[in-house]
Amino acid sequence: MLQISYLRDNKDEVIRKLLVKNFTRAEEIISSIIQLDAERRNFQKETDAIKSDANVIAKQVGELMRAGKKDEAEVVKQKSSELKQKEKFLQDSLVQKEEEMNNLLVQVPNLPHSSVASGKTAEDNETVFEWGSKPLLAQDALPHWDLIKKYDLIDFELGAKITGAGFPVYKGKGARLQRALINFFLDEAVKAGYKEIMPPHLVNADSGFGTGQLPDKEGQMYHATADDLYLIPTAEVPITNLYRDVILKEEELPIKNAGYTPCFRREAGAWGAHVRGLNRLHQFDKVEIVQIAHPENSYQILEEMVAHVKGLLKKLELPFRILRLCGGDMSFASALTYDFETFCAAQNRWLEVSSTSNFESFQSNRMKCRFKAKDGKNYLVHTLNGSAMALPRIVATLLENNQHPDGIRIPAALVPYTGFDKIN
RNA sequence: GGAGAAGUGGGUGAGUGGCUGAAACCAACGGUUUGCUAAACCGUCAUACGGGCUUAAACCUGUAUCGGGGGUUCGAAUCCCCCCUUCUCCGCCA
Repeated sequence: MLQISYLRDNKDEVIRKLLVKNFTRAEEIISSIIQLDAERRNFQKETDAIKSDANVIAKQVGELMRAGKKDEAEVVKQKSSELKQKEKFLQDSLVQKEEEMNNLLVQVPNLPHSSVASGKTAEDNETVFEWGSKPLLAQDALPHWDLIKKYDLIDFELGAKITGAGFPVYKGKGARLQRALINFFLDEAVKAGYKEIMPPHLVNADSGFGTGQLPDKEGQMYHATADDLYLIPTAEVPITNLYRDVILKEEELPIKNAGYTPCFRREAGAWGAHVRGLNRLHQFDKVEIVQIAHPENSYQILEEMVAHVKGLLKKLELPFRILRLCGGDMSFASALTYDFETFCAAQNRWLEVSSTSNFESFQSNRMKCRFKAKDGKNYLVHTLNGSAMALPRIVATLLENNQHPDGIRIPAALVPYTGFDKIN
């Protein structure tokens, strides 16, 4: 959520930047917000004045009662009753304006960083880095969904039976590979200075709001309605919300946390031609890195996080590229996002395996996470996160790219974790 | 799930209708003192949203907030109702 004070003072700039993000209603919605804000402040001014009068009267009554002047007190009480009517009307109006304003404000996406290009779709994303070479596979090379069957690693039909489509059952070396990747990613994160966190997998609505999933993406989350809890779509939600309603000390920054969780996504309406096998799931595993940063160096930290993810892919020996997302392809809450895509050789396509973003103060303003600076004032922190990494497409790439007549080769960095160097 | 107790500022903790946005102590910060450290002493020390003044800051000022929400009252941390959380005991249980 953008800060109303900033929006008030920088209307034109805000609208211009929102258009970079393809937010076409910018002009209209920002004008409405500013209008409502002015009305709201007016109501507050009047409400505060009335309340102030009422407080003075209440004090007078107290003094008169103590002095034993009951009759005089009664007279003053009358005056107070009159004020009450007005106060109620003004207070209600104030609350109403606030609600109207906030309802609009939460619909406004974050402003893009100055380096973000305008653009509408994934076509307009800019490749900023590429590493590794695409493997040359044999003519009869198989896509991962066939390899999975061939080596009995993952069973989609079984998952569909016990739960539904998009909930795979991992078996044998397939299951072991999952556990190996999770441990590998967590160990690498800890080596890079992140603290390991194991959060709950369900969160309340306040948390969903804090990181921006609610109300914007309500339909994308599984909702346990009996208890009004949401299954997390990413560990970002619980791990970032650890710092909701917190005022940190400046010297505590940056805070580096990492955690593994399963991720649950309804993916309503997202199913299409390209979503076979592991390409898109309702439940998948992911290790997420999260940082709470000082606004002054959050972009430096974003680079550090990008470097971390790069390192992981190199150790896994997977060819990849990094995209800087254009305005139209960026998420609601992000100011700058780098997507990582591995080249999945048998499918002959790039698959997104990580998304690493700086949210600046968009989430922290929703969450009320600030730090106390040396000047004694509180400022909003910047929040960042990145997948490091999402497992299914890593597995897909690994299986497809490393297939040989005698089996699938496991990258050396992973062998200590799997306990085997080949799937056959 | 049942019964009981409790939730106050960074921490401990006082406060059962007005003089309490909140005592006291501790921590923290600034200062005095000091060869250094320690101690002592003085001061500062919640958050949000407004208003005034201002280029801005400083400063002055209003309102709200004592787990959350609602109510009673001229006036609520204090009384009433609902909810949440924690602790203890019982039940159940991986």
